[in-house]
Amino acid sequence: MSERVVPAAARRRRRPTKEGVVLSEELIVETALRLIEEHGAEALSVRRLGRALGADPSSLYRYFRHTDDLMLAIADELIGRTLRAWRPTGHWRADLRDLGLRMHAGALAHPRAAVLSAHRVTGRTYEIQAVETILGVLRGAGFPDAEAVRVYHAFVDQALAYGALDSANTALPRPARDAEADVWRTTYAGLSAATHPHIAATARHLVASMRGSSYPAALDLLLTAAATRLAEIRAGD
Amino acid sequence: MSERVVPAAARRRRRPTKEGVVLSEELIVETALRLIEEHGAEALSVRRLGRALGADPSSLYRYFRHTDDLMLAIADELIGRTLRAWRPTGHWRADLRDLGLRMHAGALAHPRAAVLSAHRVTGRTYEIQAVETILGVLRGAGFPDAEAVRVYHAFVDQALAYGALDSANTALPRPARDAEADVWRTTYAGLSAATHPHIAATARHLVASMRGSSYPAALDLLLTAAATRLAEIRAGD
DNA sequence: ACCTTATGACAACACCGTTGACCTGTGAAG
DNA sequence: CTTCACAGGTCAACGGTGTTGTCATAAGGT
Repeated sequence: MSERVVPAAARRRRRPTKEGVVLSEELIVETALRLIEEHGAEALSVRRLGRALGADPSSLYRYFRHTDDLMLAIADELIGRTLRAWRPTGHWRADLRDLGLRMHAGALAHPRAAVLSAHRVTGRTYEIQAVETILGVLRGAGFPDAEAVRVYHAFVDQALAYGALDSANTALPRPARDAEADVWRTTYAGLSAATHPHIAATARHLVASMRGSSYPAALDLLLTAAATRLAEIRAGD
Repeated sequence: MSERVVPAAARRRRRPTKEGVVLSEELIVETALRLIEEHGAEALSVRRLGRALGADPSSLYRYFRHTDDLMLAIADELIGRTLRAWRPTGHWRADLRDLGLRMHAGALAHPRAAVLSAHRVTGRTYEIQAVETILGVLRGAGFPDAEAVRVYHAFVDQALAYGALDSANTALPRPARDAEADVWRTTYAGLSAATHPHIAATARHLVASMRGSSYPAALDLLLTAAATRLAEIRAGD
């Protein structure tokens, strides 16, 4: 049973399922994404996906060796969508800023999928394309190889990490999300100055600040540091 | 069955299990942490935990309403441990750097707990204590309230985001983790210069860099930016 | 038109979290 | 010292999960 999966390119026989659906890698990934968005991350299971597709669950194992493979395919599709929407201008800093914000926005647009896939290295088409593109932007700007890789690594990790963190809140069930928002307004804002002087003194700022994402600030920080480094390099450091 | 859980303080009757173990909230949390450490993240299940404790799995529901409650208790314990192990010296930058690295390391040591709890605001004892402490460090250093909160937000989000991201890999089942490690060495390092010139040119650096975490670098970036801002403020900005 | 075989279906396995019902020893009250 | 309510343990079951070995059949190259 170990080698049941046939690569997409080699597939020929398009045999419909009992319910008349013709399966394909793309259809499965699309359906999985829809399932996650509509019914939550926990709604994604082989059996449910099979039901949603109109196919026996075990049929999916003809396309993906195990659930993890499917997750990677989903992650890659998300990367691809982000990349296709991005329009580089040739100005490395503006382009990377735009891409970072798009990655973050993309994660927020598919919070449940983002949470599940942000930390995976897919090694698939779109991911490879993204790596190649970003490295190209950096090397084109004049970063030496080692430096380009360092910036790339920081940039990508940052976008993924914040994307997942901020998505996670969005992905919480409504009541839990509201409850969390209240914690700052009630629990923290209600602490006594006698026992918690620093929280009490800054409560107003805390409530306001913790509502938003700190990603844009962190991204600009990273890009500024990279720009500074690039200037040093150009000056012949 | 809805209100089976008796608060720890109100517990009186210490009836041993069939195997002679006397259960308690602390013992359960400790055993869960040990289980994660010794047998990997996937080893934590109610049934396995019950077996490890020498108790029926359903007994645990006398102490925690569901698995998520248990996870939060574990997370709280982790925050407590990190905070207790931290020895502030009075130098804000060194202290925050040390704390950030400890938070990150704590997450990596207990990946599953970190992944599940990074995006939750618990409002529990240790979390409040952590907020108060960090704000104290920043205000003590001379950051005005609004600025202190901004730095606090960035600092905490960053530690949590990277902690979760880096943990997530550790939390993967063994085979998936090994597979990911290989992707950089095989898939990426094997790409042709003709089709992927930038990856091919930097493959050596990529393999080396992507192995480690970019958190320490990001942390230093954040602290440097904060120090710069503080200098401006002190200069009477 | 045949034959191979890709691909779908089925049934089964071992695990999971959770719950309702039951049983028993603890520890406080009289 | 005995009594007895009930906290806290156990048991069995439910419906879910991923995964696989086996079988059936229709697609498509010859």
